[in-house]
Amino acid sequence: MNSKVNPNIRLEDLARALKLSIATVSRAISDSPRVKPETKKRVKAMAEKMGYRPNQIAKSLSSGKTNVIGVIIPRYDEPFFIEVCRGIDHIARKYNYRIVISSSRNSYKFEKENTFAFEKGVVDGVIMSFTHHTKTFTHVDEMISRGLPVVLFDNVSSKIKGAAHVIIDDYESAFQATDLLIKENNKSIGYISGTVMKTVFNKRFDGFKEAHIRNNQVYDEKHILNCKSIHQEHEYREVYNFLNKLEHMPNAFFCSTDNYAMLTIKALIKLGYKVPRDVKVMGFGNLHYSSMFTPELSSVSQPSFYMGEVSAEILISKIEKDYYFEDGKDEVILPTKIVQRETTR
Amino acid sequence: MNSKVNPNIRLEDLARALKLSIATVSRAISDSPRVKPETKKRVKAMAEKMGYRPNQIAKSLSSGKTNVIGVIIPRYDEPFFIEVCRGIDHIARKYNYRIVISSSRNSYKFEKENTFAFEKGVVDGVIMSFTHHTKTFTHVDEMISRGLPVVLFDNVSSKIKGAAHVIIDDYESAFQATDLLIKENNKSIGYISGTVMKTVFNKRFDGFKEAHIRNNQVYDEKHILNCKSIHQEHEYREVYNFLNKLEHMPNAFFCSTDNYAMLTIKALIKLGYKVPRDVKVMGFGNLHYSSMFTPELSSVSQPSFYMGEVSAEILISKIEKDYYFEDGKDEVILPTKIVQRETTR
DNA sequence: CTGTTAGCGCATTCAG
DNA sequence: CTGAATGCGCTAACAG
Repeated sequence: MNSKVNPNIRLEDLARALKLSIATVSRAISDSPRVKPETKKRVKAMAEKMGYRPNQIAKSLSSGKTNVIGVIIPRYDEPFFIEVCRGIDHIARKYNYRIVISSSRNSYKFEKENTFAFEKGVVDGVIMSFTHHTKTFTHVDEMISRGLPVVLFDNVSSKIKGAAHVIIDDYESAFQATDLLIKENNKSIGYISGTVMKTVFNKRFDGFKEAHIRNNQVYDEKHILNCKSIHQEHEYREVYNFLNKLEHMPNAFFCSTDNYAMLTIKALIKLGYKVPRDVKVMGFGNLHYSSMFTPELSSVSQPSFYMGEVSAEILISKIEKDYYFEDGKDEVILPTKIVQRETTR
Repeated sequence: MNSKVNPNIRLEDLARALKLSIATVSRAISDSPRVKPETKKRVKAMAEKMGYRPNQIAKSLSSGKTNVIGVIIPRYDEPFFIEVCRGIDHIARKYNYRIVISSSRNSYKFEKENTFAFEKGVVDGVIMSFTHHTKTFTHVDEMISRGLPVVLFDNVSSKIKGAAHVIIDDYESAFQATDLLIKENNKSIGYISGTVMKTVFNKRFDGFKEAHIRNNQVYDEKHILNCKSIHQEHEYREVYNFLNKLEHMPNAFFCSTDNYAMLTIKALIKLGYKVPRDVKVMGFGNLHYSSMFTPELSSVSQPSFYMGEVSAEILISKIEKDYYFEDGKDEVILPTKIVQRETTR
């Protein structure tokens, strides 16, 4: 039963106060052309006066539209995702949508739960990024088969039919970054990465290799580290130990994330090296605190905010016009940019 | 008009397939004791088989309960708030609630909009933190008067009747931090802060002063800076210029946020000082990247995650049991902790 | 233990 | 231009 909830004004209350029917009031509120301007004015004035606020739930149930976009991200505590959410939010507001953010807390199980929660006319569409553990996609297929528009961003390993994809070119970006390091006369370059975001990391590593090939430079397998740890502190130990055991320290490191870059720099400093004087470091991601780091971090800049904006635009297009892209494509690749700060100077 | 939306199974479909009434099916699904175990089994099996998923919207409209908690934060891109959200989410899930996060993008106008959006039986309760511009609280009063439970956390300048408050003791925390700096033999201590979060900053400054008084130490007005700028880079310039013009550099700085601490350190380094060798720095907030900073930042640790957890517990208590605290209080003060890392060693 | 009935608040036919 | 009637899918009295 509706026990305590709304001591709220409903259309019916307005209707009674105005001696009009509910239907007319409803139409007046939603600015239907089928109602006399004067009546509209009266209704709106009264609505204002009585403090009427439409009940979104009832509205949704009746119209089948919620004006809510569901967002599923692997985790809250990664600035990249937050930036994307901000971008989504920005566009969503423009089109009068609200967003609901759910974290899968880096677990496939929760990710699935989240998609289930979104399946129901609770949202008009979903924007999501997979956890690193997500290998099967039936949960996404199910949303799509129920007619929910779905936009996938970042970390999209394989395409999913019926969804749109917003990504960056990891391979190309890593290539550019490495190429730049080589062109700036770094004769030996190491690579520090991890094992978690496998698909993405592989592409970045491929770009790293390709840049060496095209420049006729070789890299030393001993200068490659793929951290197995997960937690910040363990990762740090691993990086530290790796660097500590190196016979020859390379001139530069390309790191597959800004996080690894910071860990690397921290370890290098601990080991008595100066960055960038002795060793240069390039990160990937350009997190918002990269520039607050000392020394300021050079990094491949992913357009995170923009990525959110684009994702939202595409999703809303699908919701309202039934297509993701005018030209029928199902993917957009966003450009990256290398931001050179202190660590590669 | 319910145009395309759900090609979905409803209770009615199950009822027909099972030759039962809708009511019984509904009860079976929600595990009511008033239905034969065997029937329950049949219903659940069929529900599973047909892929039934309850329509949350309809459920909410009918029951007046949404199991959604609305969260309003000033901004997404501040790790502190994200941590709080994670804490909220953690507890919310435990009690089978979902959370909806809205950012007021640091604007009072948007904050108000957000509270309006939440007013409607769209959420069962609201957890929020004010922007720095929020001086009037009618929007909150309105939510409360409509019967919405409200929990306010952080940055709570004055108490609001009918809401619960989850805060830290800014005064005491700043006192402790300064006291520690004094006890560790820093003969002159500067204070770097801003003007935006006035109420909070004032309390922290009061703590700073009190520690001096109690230790019979004086501070130099010339060593106090309250940044007027807002944007990161302008703030940095302001800090830099301030430090640059100082005749005597203090032994240590207490900064009212980690952000100011990092800016301060960055500027100090630029000016040729070593941290902590020449100057020590203490921050406030203990953001998650404080430990990744080089040198690692000492800071007053706000229990952000825990603050979220506590807020959620209190809110859900109010929602389900109609009281925030068993003892009728309306406020809880969470303890802080000074985390000493490299910058004060 | 199960079925019948009546809303939740709104949008939207269909009649005037 | 306005009103009366119907239903979105579900829950919860009220009856049996």
